[in-house]
Amino acid sequence: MSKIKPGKNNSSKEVIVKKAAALFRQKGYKAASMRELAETLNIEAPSLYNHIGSKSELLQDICLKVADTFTANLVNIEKMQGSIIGKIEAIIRFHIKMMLENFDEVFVANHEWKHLQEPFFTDFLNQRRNYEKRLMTLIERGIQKKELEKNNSYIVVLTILSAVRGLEFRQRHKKNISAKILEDTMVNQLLNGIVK
Amino acid sequence: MSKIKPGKNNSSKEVIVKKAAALFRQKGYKAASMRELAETLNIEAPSLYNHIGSKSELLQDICLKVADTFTANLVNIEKMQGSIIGKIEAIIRFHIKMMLENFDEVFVANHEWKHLQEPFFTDFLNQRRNYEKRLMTLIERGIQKKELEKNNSYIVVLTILSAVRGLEFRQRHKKNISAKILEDTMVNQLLNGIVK
DNA sequence: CCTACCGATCGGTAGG
DNA sequence: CCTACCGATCGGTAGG
Repeated sequence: MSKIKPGKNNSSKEVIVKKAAALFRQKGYKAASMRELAETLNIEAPSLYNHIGSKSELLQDICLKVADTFTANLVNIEKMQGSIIGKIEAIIRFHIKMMLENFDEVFVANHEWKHLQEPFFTDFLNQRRNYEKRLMTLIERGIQKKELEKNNSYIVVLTILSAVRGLEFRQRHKKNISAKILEDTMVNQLLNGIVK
Repeated sequence: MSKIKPGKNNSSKEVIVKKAAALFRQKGYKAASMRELAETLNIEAPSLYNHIGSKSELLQDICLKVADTFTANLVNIEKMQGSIIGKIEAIIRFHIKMMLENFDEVFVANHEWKHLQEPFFTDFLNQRRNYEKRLMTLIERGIQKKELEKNNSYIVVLTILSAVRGLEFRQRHKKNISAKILEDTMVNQLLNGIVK
């Protein structure tokens, strides 16, 4: 009898990965136990292994899927027509949207990837470096085209990514802040600053 | 025979805390073992307990000291004369300096504080919320005084803190980026943006 | 500061 | 999907 209910668009494993993302985000990968994960699914821990290979496989699934999503988005944006500023804006907006809509997964990919085992650790790190390098190239082209002020592109990318990756929204709903306002304000600050 | 060498300005415990910060940053609090920590000090694990009370006490020392340092700086800046913009700039610069000069401790305080035990967990969280609230007040005063554009102060604070707290400098030395350039560029982006 | 050791918990397997 | 269980590792103590 299947207690984990796969739907039409998700397998049993996907149900487990989703719960794992939530648990890993709350407790951290190392502090989250497979017994706890099983409990959220109302099964015993050993039953998990009928659907998955190992704990670290769950982390791999989460991190690699997030990384691929961001990379795929970047590829699309690079192909787009339009100004460099428009592209950078689109990238920042995508990061914020992902954070809002897939918080557990993105948070885990951002904060727990150091627990990946090889070769996934190296793959993930390389993909991340490649992503940052391509953002730097975009910034540099914006400077050449006089759309952007002349700044060290590495630091500009560092600042943008640091800001969007570290996002947490503890108080967002209490403060009644819509996704649109959050996006608009952050994009505007990172592109145009806050000084009058 | 004391194998942990306390100096004039640091006790045995402070030597251990320093090594613990480095280890917790690299592996994460939960994944770092007391046996590993002992190894970095060339002693056996049980010997640690002649100098410290517990593993979680090490995390407390690190997190509370960092939090107090930031709070003390904020108190000083609030007392300062000068524009709101000047104060916000000083706060951002302090964050970056702390990240550069005390990377292990600040990183651990930013990323591992969820593993604090009560009542330290709640104390830390409250101190953090208080810090954010006071930054918001500063932003709001800047808007009133027409120094800053009208923006949601919560989001502005979120963006600034997210950017400075998430900083990592993996490639900084390879890219020959001085602390001054890093500080100046980040402050400038967060205050004035990057668009020409 | 060390040796010897403990109870708890972990990820995971065997077998049904 | 479960019960029963294993070896490894953990934080920490006793006693010297």
